[in-house]
Amino acid sequence: MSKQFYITTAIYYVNGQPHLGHAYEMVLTDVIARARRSMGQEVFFLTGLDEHGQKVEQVAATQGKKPQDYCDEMAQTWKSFASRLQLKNDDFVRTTEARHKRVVQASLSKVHAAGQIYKKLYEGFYSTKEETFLTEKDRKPDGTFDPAYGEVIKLQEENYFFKLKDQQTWLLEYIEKNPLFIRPEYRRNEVLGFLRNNVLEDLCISRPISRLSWGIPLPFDPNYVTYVWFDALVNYITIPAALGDTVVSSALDPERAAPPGSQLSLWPADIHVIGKDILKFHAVYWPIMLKAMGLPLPKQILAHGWWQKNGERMSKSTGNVVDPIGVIDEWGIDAFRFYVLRELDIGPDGNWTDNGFQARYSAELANGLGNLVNRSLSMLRRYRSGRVPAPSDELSPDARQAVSKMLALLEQNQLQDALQTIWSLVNRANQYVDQTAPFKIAKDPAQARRLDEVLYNLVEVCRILAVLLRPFLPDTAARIYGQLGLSGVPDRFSAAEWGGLKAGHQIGEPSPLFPRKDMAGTER
RNA sequence: CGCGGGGUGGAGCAGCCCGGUAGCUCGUCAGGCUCAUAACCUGAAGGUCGCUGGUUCAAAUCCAGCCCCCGCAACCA
Repeated sequence: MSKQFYITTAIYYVNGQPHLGHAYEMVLTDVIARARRSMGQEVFFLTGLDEHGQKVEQVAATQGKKPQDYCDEMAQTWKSFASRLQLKNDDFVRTTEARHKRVVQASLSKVHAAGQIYKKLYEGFYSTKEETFLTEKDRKPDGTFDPAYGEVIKLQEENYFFKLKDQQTWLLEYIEKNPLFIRPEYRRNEVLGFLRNNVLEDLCISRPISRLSWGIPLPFDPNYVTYVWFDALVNYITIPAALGDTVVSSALDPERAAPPGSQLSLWPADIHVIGKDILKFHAVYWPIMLKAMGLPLPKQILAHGWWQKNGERMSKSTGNVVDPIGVIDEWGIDAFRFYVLRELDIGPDGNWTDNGFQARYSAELANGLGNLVNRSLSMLRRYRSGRVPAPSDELSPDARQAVSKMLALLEQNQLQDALQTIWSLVNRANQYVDQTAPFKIAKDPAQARRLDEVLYNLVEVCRILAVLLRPFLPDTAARIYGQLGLSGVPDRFSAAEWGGLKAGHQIGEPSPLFPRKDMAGTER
């Protein structure tokens, strides 16, 4: 089997509820994955959860639950969240699963055997109340610590460290030579600047079991659990390893034969989609870890921005939040997907406004796309009883141009521009209605042939739009296909070829794709 | 000198890397149309592209300095 297009989201920490940021990242990744499928590629899309650590342990305790029970409940919440977003992920990884623990321990063993992990005594200020070490930054100017930390003592603790020193040079060179490794460009520059101006400190990767028990034991010292790095990041190779990916399996488990019959080829990942906040971990630590494991690096780290609400940071304490599920309940999943993709390009921070959401819904979805499909199908029904006339190719050049431009943009994950390109075809078709005025021609029997041509062009554009929209708005694409009386779903871009509708084909019943909402009284 | 992002017609954004008619959505105004979800189409008004200086035949776009917002600063997408 040839290498699949392997794309991941970050894994989400289960100590809280999913919110807009998670939804955004999941949708982005889903669209890229679906787009690749539409291009005909084999795709593997992974998302999942990060379930270990002190915070999870604490939250579970405050709810009087065992950590695993708490995680199991949260996993249900997150999985149903993903399905509300219409994610078409191929697996869902959880760091408390046996398959993950096995890979984490195999990774640690391999790196340890390679001499990249050592034990060191660490001394620092420790908050007994928060059960965490404090740094100089937590110190107030007068040298004391905030009372919130409770009693602060000097504590010595032995821990395991992963060597980062001496790894800087090759990584810097690698990033310089591979401009697509970190995207967008300014994020790449940020990492380059960081690597040039700082000396990497070795990474503490363990916690004594006495202080943190909710974690994966180090394979070479049962008194410790691994801490964050070798737990969370490793998820990206867990699933390949578990499913028998040959690259990962042979690096971590040379003596274990690949599962019989499995020829799975996922690693290296094609894209890790992440938020800008965890760029350093993915662009610096993860590559160094992979190299130590003897694995190739992912092809691309794609970092997106954050959402604000009405120009301000979202925060639970001020109530300044967007509840994705609430929006989906009210407006539908495709409206939600459309807004976040259309409003914000991958990279910069965005600003969610309810007004903006409603404006895009009514202008672009209802009045633009929805109305075009509705008027086109209505006219075909009214004037030709819903029978597709003989093919005509007046709009074929416009369609072809939009398709090729969109494909080129999708190759570069330019989702926002791709949507704009699709809408240029929507606008062109609406203009075409005005220019050709089929509703006038229809009154003149002598122009029957001309009417046939116009109607064909319109419904065929609708069909092509469904094909193009499928990765972005899966439901809408399917509904357009349904209204056109076509079976199946338009999940291959090859179907965007002009002339798919055949003469004599009977279309279905048109109905508004995006019903207009009464804007009055919708202050939210 | 901690790091990064931004300051473009009334609002929100694109363009800046690879200098050369300032583009898009919404809003406003004026026309057109009536197939359609009172939707659609056309046109117009409206901009010292944060400030100052420099490079250039030419700068929103390159360079220098300054002002103002906003994030991040070891694990929050």
